Amino acid sequence: MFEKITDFKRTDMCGNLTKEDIGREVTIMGFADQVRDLGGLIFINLRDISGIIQLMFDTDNKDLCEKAAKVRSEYVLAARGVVQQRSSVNKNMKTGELEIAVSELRILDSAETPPFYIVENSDVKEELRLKYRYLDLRRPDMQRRMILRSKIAKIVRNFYDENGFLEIETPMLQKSTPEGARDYLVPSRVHNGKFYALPQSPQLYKQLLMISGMDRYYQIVKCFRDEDLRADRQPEFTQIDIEMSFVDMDDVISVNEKLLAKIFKEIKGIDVELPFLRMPYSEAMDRFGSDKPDTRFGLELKDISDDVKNCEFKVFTDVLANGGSVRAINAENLGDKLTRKKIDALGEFVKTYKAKALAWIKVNPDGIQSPIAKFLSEDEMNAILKNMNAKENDVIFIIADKDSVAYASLGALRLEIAKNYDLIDENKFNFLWVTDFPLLEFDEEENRYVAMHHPFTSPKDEDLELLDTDPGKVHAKAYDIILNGVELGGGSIRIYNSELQEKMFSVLGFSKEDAWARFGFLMEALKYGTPPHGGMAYGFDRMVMLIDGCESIRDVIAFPKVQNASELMSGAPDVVDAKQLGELGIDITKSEE
RNA sequence: GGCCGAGUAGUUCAGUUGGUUAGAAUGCCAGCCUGUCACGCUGGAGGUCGAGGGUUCGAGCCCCUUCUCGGUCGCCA
Repeated sequence: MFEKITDFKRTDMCGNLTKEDIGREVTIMGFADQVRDLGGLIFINLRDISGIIQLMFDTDNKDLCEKAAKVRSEYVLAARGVVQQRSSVNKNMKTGELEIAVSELRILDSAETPPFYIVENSDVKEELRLKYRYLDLRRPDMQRRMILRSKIAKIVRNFYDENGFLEIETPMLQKSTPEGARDYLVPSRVHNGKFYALPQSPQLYKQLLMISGMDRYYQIVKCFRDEDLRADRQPEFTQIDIEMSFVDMDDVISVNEKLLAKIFKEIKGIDVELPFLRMPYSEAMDRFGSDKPDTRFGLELKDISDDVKNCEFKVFTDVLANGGSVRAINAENLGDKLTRKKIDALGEFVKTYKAKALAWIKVNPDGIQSPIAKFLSEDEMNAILKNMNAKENDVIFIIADKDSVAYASLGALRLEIAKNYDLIDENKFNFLWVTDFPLLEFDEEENRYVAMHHPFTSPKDEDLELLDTDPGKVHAKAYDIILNGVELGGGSIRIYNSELQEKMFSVLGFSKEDAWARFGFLMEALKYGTPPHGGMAYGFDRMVMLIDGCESIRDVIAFPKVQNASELMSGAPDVVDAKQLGELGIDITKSEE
């Protein structure tokens, strides 16, 4: 059943009609949201992206009424009629005082009964929502998120445009760069056996654009990383990517915090305080056990190694002898809630992060309770309590391990406790720049240094000499912007000298030949006059997710992928026929062995 | 690749110690109904209990295998 739209022109959107329109003849189109047939008198709620308006059909016109009675949920309708005041008002609806007395109805298309209700805040399994994503996107909350996403993108474009940035597109088919995440590869038909890679980021192209003298660049751009998914990670995601010439770190930071302030003002009406706080990486790790600390609550880490260095607990002293540390957090005033069972559960929790065990000290009204008390002298116990500022009803959690494990497990533990005991003020938006990252970290598996950010990040000027003597101690001109414990984006000042770039590759263990084979085009370009430059990239999906307050990045992406990187609606990825593979020089019989 | 959680009408869920024909709400279909708006009333249809195997006189429930989805560790320059 479908009728033509011919000679019907939409005059208004459903949700935009107001009392001013009373008496006007309008033509509106949309989906049947709800049909209420009272026998003779029929009401249909018509929904489009702007909202809902009630259609009213009177018995006076029998043919019209019969037609309206056939309408079912999600039928696509066009209706013409006069806007009128309702005789009974629905206060819960934006257009609750209005209705359209329909004089002509067209059923543009009928519809099968949808597999789930098209309503706000659906509690339907995500699996089903994703299979029928086009129906899921009909739901008002999903439409609102898509509108929000579009609005933020528009603010971003306007902002960078007003600040002298050019929007320039960079290639989707590019050379694979082995450092970093796994690439999505695209086989070349013309060059059998060779591959393009989809961009993990437009990093090198935007640097080359600075060498080109484009001065300032931005792009809202799809990027691809073939790594496992998370609630906030998709293999295909969107970055706001920028780069600026003739700048140092403060210039990049200052432009970008203005952008964030503008977004929060225009979207949420919130005045965020500028400049944002800054914190060196080492402080973030020491206090929060994370390079993306959520600063909305306390539970900060403290190093208690000194308090226990001479104690009789071999676990502690062995860890210290091996260069590790003993660190702790104080779950203040949670002693009554943290039962033995709950504490044991937290002990299991930290094992996820490789911690071997979780020690604890509970300050009960009748004294100290702790499985490690017997190994500690009274002085040592008092030192810990004093260091942790412990009061009655506090629980101290202690982890002794190498630093990386102590940080990771206590950092995760403080988040877990905060979440479980409602310590987080959801109305807060805490922006934080984390700076002074190490340039390199040592990769045990590869037995070499790898770039913490990427190999094009500039060392700090004062650390340049350490590059030869003690590379692990070099700090980078890198910065991450953190919002409520989520990495919203990050960037760096880049190396703009070809010799330094070459040296960087050699520190990373590349031979000169290797470095030139892989990144020769960059080092060559650096020789032709390169402005000092730097920039950053935001995870756009995460940004929208945080602003909307939803839990998963999938909720702000129209057609997201699921945990195993497939798309439930279309069924991608899928096999392709032998002819396609043949053209690419790929023999399918081999891969089936 | 590891660990944890979930899977029962179209949908959201309940289902006791393993025991008759697996229930509720909602949706759907039909009839009635002129001011509803979560319309109402009456009736009806609707189930491979994710799949396969096992234990048992008997399995939605116990065991094994497997699939799917979610969370997470590893991974994510």
